[in-house]
Amino acid sequence: MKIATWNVNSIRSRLNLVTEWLQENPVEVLCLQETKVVDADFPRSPFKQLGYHLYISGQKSYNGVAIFSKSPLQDVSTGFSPVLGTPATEFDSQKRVLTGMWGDICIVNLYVPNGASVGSDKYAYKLDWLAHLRDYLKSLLDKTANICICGDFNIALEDKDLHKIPKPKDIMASPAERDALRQVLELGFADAFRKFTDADGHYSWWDYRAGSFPRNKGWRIDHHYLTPPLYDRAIACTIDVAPRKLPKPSDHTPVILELANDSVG
DNA sequence: ATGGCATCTAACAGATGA
Repeated sequence: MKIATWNVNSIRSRLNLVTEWLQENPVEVLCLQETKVVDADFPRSPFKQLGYHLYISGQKSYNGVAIFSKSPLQDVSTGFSPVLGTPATEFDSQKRVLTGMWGDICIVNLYVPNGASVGSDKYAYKLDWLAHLRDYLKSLLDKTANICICGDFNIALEDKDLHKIPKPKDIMASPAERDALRQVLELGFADAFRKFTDADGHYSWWDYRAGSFPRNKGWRIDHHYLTPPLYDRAIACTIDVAPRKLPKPSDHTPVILELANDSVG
């Protein structure tokens, strides 16, 4: 059983790419980020025809998350406020969080803020958002032991997760961003991808500019983080670079987690 | 190297992304 994550940079611009990828890769669950469309205009029918249930939280122009699932999800919610209450509502105007129960697994689909540049207002927002994410997940952990958080984290946690040695002011690799993410992970999450390899050179995002992809000047910023029961069940985590090679690609490419079947089935 | 490119919009230039 496979759970994939893919920042598609506009679901409408990537409609054919995503449907064709799903035909080749009929994953049980696909978490999408940067759908960039209001729910009313989301192109539902191509994915329903492929047998998916659709859960969508979109907004105009920016952000937007969605989950496609072969089987229905339960207890689907959007944003932080269903768990954290009104103090978190200010964060929920940007559609970045979509959570649902897939059997006994809680799937949290995230589009972490980009942060613009170190020291900017958006950078402060990103750090604040990650602190709220920590509180959100801490509460979820009171309810369920099986949590898979996945999505576009806009953070490369270690230097081997990007093509160069980052400077402290490099967005997505700055010390404060990494610390904020580590504080989230310290709740009890582990990187599924790093269960299988310590090697560098594996990336999920390449800048459109300056020939970054053919030069493999990329970053690994799309992740699956798992609680211990799920981490134990992980049998593969792979990055599929094929869609990045096609015409009109997203700047991100899919990452696929494979879990062993639960003993319950 | 603040470029390079791609997406969106009561668009046709400017904001945003990472």
